[in-house]
Amino acid sequence: MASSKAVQAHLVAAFRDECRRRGLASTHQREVIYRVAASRIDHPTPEAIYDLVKREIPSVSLATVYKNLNIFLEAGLLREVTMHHGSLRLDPNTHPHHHLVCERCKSIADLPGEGVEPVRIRSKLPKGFRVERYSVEFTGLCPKCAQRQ
Amino acid sequence: MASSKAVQAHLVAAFRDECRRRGLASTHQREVIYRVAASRIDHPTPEAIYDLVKREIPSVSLATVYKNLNIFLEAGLLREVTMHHGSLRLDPNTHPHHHLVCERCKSIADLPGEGVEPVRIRSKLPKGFRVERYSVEFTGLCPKCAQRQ
DNA sequence: TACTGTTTGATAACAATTATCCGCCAATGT
DNA sequence: ACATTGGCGGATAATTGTTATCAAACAGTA
Ligand SMILES: [Mn+2]
Ligand SMILES: [Mn+2]
Ligand SMILES: [Zn+2]
Ligand SMILES: [Zn+2]
Repeated sequence: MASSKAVQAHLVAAFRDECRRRGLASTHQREVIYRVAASRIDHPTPEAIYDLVKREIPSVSLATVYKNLNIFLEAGLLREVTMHHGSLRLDPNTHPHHHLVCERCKSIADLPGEGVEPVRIRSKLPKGFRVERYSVEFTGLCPKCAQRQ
Repeated sequence: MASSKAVQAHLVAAFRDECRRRGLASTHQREVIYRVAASRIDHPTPEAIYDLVKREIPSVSLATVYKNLNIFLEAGLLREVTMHHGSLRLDPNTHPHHHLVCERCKSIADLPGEGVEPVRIRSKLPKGFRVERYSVEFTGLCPKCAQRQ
């Protein structure tokens, strides 16, 4: 099995290539920010990444972390867990149901709970996680955005 | 079929009962904020609700809207579309996969895409919506939080 | 009507994120 | 190796979304 360091070395090499391909300078800060973010499976916040990067580069600026994370998001090297993190979105539908989310205009439409066959889990869940409910988020283009595109 | 006004009258009546049950004063502001939020199927932001309420109560304060929306959320009269709207959460896993979200500590764990049988849609989608991908969000308690109950 | 705890509106404070600006450095060409 | 230059990093101001504070007004109760 590959060691963590070997995996990270591979990731960093791929990262360097990606930088050249996109005309991005490969700076020390950029590399550390990427390595830290890519090594985490816990879906950290920018602040959490900032704290980790500071251990290696105490002088790093929070703005630099944000700027690079956004670059990585645009490049597709990282993803955001959900598209709705900007502002609270309220839902008067208190029954279990699902959502259709437009990635262009961020509109959200309901799909009733019965609109989807019960979701079946194949693999084992992380030991001890107690599921209380679930919902499916379908991402794509809403009618309006699909039309004018 | 019930008219929109009849539906709203029913909602407002239920709302008044709910207020009495919970020892909440039923003020004009509170009633309008609830009626506006409950009548929307488009998952509006607090700002959007504020703009709509202002049409009926031009002097209403944004803080009042926020305070009441939070009261409605606690009461279970409204829900938030997602738990992750506070801050950006980054994900280095760029493959399709699902998430286990702890409603207590907000931790997020991955479930690989193959860990769930393909989701099947029963009902018709809103006409013209083009689905590009989907992911399932399982909500509950993570091992740590489930343990300390 | 008088009493009392709640609610409202105005605004300050706070948190998360982005914009601005300038000195510096990585990439490129010589 | 050196000079040039456009991008980059750090500091910090500005913006956005949300919550806290507080005095005046109000709803519930008797
Ligand atoms: Mn909904
Ligand atoms: Mn993930
Ligand atoms: Zn759209
Ligand atoms: Zn937890």
